[in-house]
Amino acid sequence: MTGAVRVRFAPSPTGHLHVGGARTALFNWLYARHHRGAFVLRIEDTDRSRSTDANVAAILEALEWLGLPWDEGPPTPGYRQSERLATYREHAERLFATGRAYYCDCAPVELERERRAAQARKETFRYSGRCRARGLAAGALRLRIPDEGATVVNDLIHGPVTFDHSQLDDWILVRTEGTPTYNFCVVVDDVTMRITHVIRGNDHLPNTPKQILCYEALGYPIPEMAHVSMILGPDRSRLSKRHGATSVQAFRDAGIPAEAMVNYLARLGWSHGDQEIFTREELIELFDIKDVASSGAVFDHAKLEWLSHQCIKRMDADELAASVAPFFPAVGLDGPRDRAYVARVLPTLKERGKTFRELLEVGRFYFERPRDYAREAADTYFTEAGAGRLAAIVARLETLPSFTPDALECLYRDLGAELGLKLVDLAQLTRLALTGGTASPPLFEVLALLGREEALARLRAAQDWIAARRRR
RNA sequence: GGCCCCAUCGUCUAGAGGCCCAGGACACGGCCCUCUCAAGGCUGAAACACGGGUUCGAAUCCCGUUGGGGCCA
Repeated sequence: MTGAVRVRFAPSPTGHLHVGGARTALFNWLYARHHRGAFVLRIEDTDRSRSTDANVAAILEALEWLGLPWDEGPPTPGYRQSERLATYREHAERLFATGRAYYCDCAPVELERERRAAQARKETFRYSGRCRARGLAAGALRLRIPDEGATVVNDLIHGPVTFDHSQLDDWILVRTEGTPTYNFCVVVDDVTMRITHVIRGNDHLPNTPKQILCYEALGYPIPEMAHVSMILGPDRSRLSKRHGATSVQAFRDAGIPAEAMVNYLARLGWSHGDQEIFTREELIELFDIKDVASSGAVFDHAKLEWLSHQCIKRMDADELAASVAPFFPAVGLDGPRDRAYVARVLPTLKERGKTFRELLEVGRFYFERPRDYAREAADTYFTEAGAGRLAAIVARLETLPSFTPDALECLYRDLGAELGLKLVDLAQLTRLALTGGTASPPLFEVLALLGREEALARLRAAQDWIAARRRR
């Protein structure tokens, strides 16, 4: 076995990178890394009307975010189809010169009529081959394919798939107005870029026999083929925008770590025994096309979030602080904050937020005073009795020698015993005053993190609130 | 409509003829832990689409049916 592995990811810049494309890119990248081969990025912008530079930029950005660097591709010139027209023309001329392709001037309306007739007879429409022997020098260029026999695609995931030639026709390589067709571009690109393994979506499988016939006509070896199943929505149809957010950017903006996204995508259709969590190194080491499933897979947000959470729980405080920084504006907080404070606070939040964004939502009280108190909880705790208890708490807190979680816990337990109250009553009362709600990280850690001054300020604010309500 | 692909718990999957009256994970229920919420531990419910073969024996192989998806317009 000589010749290094060369794979490619060839997105069409007609939109953002969506999760299906991202998974295809990932599988290609993993395969290349595993075999120490090359990962080529090619932009299929043949459809000029729908392709934009903004989309190209977004796709590159998404791949960078996922951590899937390409060994060849933009911004180096020559990796966009729009720059390769001369190459397509050259190959088209060669096919014509060797007699493997011929020109056809059949009128589209006539072809359309035949197509309808075939459909009415419940048959596959197949171009009649009327122009095969007419020796035309202009028109649409068609590939001459054998009438008899069959072409088999030896797919690495599906095994041999046979397509009878009676179902295929002399397809168009170059349109009358001179533009090459998608299938033709793909073949020429893969050939000239010396791609050894084509790993792409299942939706391309029906195109593959046509492409194989084109490779043969050109006299080139056929690369290995692997058609990955589709990613599905909850209704089991191909995942699309109507199923909700599907662009990779949307997940980044929702605060999903790139590592979680990669891990999730890898496990969607690929598996390694019972293992669920993989480091990137493990993925490279263990990934193999033969372990890729052949059936479609439903995209499950809940599991992605679980992985995101697992990922976050494994990160250390400094890493987390850096990751979370961009999300302050998204949750309506001023930022960025004092990095050291953020890092101190995050370990108490990790267990409670599944995404970077949730971390801040759950811990926003660390960064701003409560704007309001949870209605029902206020009715229960911010009573006359509660006001008295707050006063007692404030008095003790003012003089506590060391403001640490342990010391605070002792203080609360002692006070509770003295007042004949359960710890939970004092704790919830305090929690409401500090955070505005009834759920938070362990109270004594919150108190210590907030610091004596800030804690007292919030407790006094709660006292004022109760007093104000009393007057109403 | 033609062609192609696919078919194990709700979801992702393990399973490459006996180890499987089917294992793991997410989600869901219960219990424990507990200052709240989480996290964690234990635990419960939950699947081989159907019908024929082949075989001593099939989730695993073959055929068909049904269902879903894709490609071509």
